[in-house]
Amino acid sequence: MKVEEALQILKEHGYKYTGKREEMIRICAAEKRYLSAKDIMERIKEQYPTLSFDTVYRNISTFVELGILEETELEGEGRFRLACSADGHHHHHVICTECGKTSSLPGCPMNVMASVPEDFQVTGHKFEVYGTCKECVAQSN
Amino acid sequence: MKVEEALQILKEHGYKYTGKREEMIRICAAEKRYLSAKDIMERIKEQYPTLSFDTVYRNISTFVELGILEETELEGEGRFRLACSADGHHHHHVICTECGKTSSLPGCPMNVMASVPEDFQVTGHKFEVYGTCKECVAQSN
DNA sequence: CTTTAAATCGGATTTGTTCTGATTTGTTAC
DNA sequence: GTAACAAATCAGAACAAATCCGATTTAAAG
Repeated sequence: MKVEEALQILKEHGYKYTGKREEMIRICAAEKRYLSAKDIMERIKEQYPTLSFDTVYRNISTFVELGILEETELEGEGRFRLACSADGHHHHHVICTECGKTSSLPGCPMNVMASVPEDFQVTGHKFEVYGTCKECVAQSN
Repeated sequence: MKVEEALQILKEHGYKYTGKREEMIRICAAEKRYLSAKDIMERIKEQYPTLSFDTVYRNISTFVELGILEETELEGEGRFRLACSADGHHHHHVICTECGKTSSLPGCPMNVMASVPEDFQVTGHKFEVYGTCKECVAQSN
């Protein structure tokens, strides 16, 4: 997803434009990486030093609801990245547990592995591979 | 896994036997379901009304380390169930997001979907299907 | 420009979890 | 069985992530 697309989605849903929202989206767009709310706060402080964490959290959940951000959870805290499944076709990620960097995996296990018991009404699924990326492996030596 | 097995594992690793530990394991063994720390506390209070949450949390993490419990995360809190992948062969679960009930899925996407980029040093993976079980669907009507 | 609802602020609050220091309990050696 | 020691537990303080709240500011529509 591109920054402009994300802003368009906000507009379409009747949300107001604010520089803070745009900047948050820009920050997420700048890295193929899951960021924590704290990471985003840190980066946005350069431009908006007084931004409150309430604003960051509230906007993040708006973005997640609208499908602008994708969410996961690492070490007990929420992590976010600009949605990319929406772009082409649905896929999953390899995630570096050190730095949050991601790499796409082709395909989805739901297509390959049938046989979900029929008495479950399926609402979603998660497939994530965890590991350490090249850079983080190097750094830990 | 059976309660006796779990106690055996504790013993082998030099952990002491306590009634509280056994009861915690029994509680988890009694249900094919992910329980929160709070769920476990609630159930154990019948027998050990003064048990502190510190003890519950500490024992849970010991159990997870030893592979007695499996861990996941639902709605921002840790959930636990008696390990069953260890029993037969490795597999994954469909999980009811209402009540934590689980159902096994045969196989593992890691076997089916090769192609993890080689510059990632893989340490783990998660495949979970979420939904609402028959009972919880019925209840919400 | 005025109006109004949405967004933001700043700080208090809540929730899940971990830490700390004092006390109790299982286990081992006698 | 008893003594001694390390591990386990207790109670509550502390912590971190996330949410809530009332007051203020701001984007956008008329």
